Amino acid sequence: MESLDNFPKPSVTIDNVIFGYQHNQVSLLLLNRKEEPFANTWTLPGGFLRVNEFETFEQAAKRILMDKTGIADVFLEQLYTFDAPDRDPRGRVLSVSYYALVNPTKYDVRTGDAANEVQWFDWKNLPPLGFDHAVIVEKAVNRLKNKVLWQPIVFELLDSPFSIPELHTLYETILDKPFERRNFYKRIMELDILRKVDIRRDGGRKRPADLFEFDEEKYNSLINNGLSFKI
Amino acid sequence: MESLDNFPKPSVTIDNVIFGYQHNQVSLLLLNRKEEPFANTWTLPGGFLRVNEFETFEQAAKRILMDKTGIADVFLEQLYTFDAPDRDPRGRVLSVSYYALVNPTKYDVRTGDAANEVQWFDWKNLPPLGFDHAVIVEKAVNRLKNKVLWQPIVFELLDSPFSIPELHTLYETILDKPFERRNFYKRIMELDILRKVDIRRDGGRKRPADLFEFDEEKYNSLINNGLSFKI
DNA sequence: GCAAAAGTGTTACAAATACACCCATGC
DNA sequence: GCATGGGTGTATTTGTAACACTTTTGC
Repeated sequence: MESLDNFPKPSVTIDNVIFGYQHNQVSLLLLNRKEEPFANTWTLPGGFLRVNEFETFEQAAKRILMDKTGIADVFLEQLYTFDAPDRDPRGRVLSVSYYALVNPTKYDVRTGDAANEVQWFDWKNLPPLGFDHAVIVEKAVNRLKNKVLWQPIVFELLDSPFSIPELHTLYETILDKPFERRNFYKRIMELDILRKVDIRRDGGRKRPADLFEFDEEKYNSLINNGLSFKI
Repeated sequence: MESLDNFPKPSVTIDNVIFGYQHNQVSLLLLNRKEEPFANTWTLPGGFLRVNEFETFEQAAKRILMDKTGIADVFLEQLYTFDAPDRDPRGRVLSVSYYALVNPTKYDVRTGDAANEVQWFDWKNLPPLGFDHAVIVEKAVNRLKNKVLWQPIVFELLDSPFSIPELHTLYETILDKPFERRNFYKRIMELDILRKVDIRRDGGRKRPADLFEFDEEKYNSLINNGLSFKI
């Protein structure tokens, strides 16, 4: 059996595109690097895969998220693996990228040791990014826009319970296009994956909206019966 | 600037899922390994990324395809990166997988030095596969089924020109479900991405079908004008 | 009672589906 | 001329889009 050491190996990092939602805008969590390369530049929170510990990508993504930002227990999915030979000035470094959906109000972002600062940015107003991270972000945004149409993942971004108008605005914000109010209502309600809660949030000056929670069990059983989600 | 050598590195292979279409069935190109691990077992055609040559994934995928099968110039797209720590008995080996669509009649498959044999298999009747390649194939099949609905890639599998009934059968085969004949016709024709050729293929016992070619330029210009493909 | 946002009913139109019919060919 | 698969017309059903109306709240 041929040894693996006959072949040169690349370095492998995991980079996380972390989506949040606040002030009616989608936001991205970025990290200002303390060390070279790209010191004092904003980048995606990332780090090297711990090969000697037999760490999986997902474990690494979660570890990095926790270490560098203090965020745990989120929706996480592999995005793409980036291979441009010159993407890292230190040498050949592959980036296995993941994207995550986080409710920013549930976490106090903390800045880990390796960073100057960790901060949410409005996705329409990102600073220049180090490495090829702008490319990674672009791919993640496209994936997100596509994914929300087919899977009920937006609830990860919202406080629960939430109202239909809030959900409506969220979809319009992510997809950057208007949805007819009445028809959005009907689509969501026909899916029958929300559980109404009998509390209200008042204090607003207008009629308080009904509040709902995502009913994951119901969703799963509908999926098993052949429902297709589709917004 | 910290050295990359402070971090252990994994080995990285590229594995290709190669789809063909013949005898009204989708087929997969597999390679019977000569060497350990998994000697004399069928696997996806794959190989190590040439890190010292600054090879990209796509270059590697094409090189491996050519070396091990003689196939060149095909539709190729990154599928996923597999990371199970025990997926290779030699140690930590990541697999960046690609999938390709090939017209088998355009290529004589040749068996490269490192293989006992290279052969097409009906995708409904695959042999046991080495490594985690069965998992990779499953993911590729799902991707293919989804992709053909949104992008005009099935033409890569067919001899050109082709008839609408042939295209019809191909879609039914890939998606494993019937499409109403008339409605399939209308959908394809309304897309307006085929160029009719005025040759015929007779010799069959029945009325010969009209023949078409995929008009890529027309497709691109329609896409630029906001068409969405969708079968 | 008025303004504003939440929630609901219904119509008009477009698209998917189902089915029927005609056409071209070989024997 | 008849069997067979290719090609086309169209009615029906379904789903989407659009718009109008009612309800609930704070002031």
